[in-house]
Amino acid sequence: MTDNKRTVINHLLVDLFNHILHIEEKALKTGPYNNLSISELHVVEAIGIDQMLPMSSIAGKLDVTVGTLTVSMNNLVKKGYVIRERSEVDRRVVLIHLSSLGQDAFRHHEKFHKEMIEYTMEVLSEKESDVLVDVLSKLTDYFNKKYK
Amino acid sequence: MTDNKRTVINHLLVDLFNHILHIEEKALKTGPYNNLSISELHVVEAIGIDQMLPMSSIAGKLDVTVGTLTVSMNNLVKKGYVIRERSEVDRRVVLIHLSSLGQDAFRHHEKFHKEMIEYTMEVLSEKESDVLVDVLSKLTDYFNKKYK
DNA sequence: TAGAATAGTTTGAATATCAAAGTAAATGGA
DNA sequence: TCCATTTACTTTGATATTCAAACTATTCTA
Repeated sequence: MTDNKRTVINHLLVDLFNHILHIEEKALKTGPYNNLSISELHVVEAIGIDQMLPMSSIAGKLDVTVGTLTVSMNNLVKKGYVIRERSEVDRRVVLIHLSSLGQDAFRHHEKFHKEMIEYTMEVLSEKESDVLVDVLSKLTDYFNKKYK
Repeated sequence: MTDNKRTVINHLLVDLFNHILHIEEKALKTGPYNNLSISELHVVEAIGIDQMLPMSSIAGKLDVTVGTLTVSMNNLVKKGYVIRERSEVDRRVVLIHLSSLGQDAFRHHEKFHKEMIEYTMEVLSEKESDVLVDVLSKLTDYFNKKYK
């Protein structure tokens, strides 16, 4: 592999991702639902529409401790994005789902993602975007296997 | 564009990047220089080898306020990674460069990046990695223009 | 040369995070 | 059956990161 290849790919890891994070953060702060922090938004994303998930499963997805998630969830409940109820089957378990406000926020952010992808695809040919999809699928598989 | 394409590319934005961040964090915690936090490491990366940079320029690269950087820099100086000196030309300016320990940490992390790229390339054919480089170059350009 | 602009630092507040201790419920072996 | 252990979650205390605003020191400019 040439040095130039390495350099460009390194840019993916550092530059490109910083950009995307930055854009996401700005979009969040200026949009509606701007009383959500980035990490709270990630919690909303992890819960998803039409799901009833226990705390531990959400914490697993996000790679944070359940304690951390509890703190965040306290705020999300307070802000009205999330509904917390105890499972009737196993009373230790707390089941989480999005309120309708939470679902609105979820969809709004999903739309932002889609639009960013749309913009991104504009600079690529059909063929290039095909290859990109292929490459990303492989990489995702690879990382899933390697670090899970 | 098909829905599948969107879905996969969305994975780049969420899954893949989380993986990479996670791996980077683990590598940092288990390696030498493990008294550096992730954000301190980013500061070290932004300073680079063989550079004398003013605070404001580093803060610009990292997209944080100069105040934030000052706090972080206080710790980096305390830990011996960074040398801080006032410019003789303009006494308001503080010039930052890496100590030899800081340069060691920089090179160590650079090596980690290279290795991860190497591993990543293993799952791609020569042709695919060519296209990937091409695509990423375009995307980086695009974001640089769009959000700077 | 006085007032404005620039470069950094300090401080106070908000958020995110973890580890450890605590609570409540379920489970499993004697 | 019952108590010791495990499981699921919450609370608490400590540390990190970050920003905005107030502050200091220096340079520029009208």
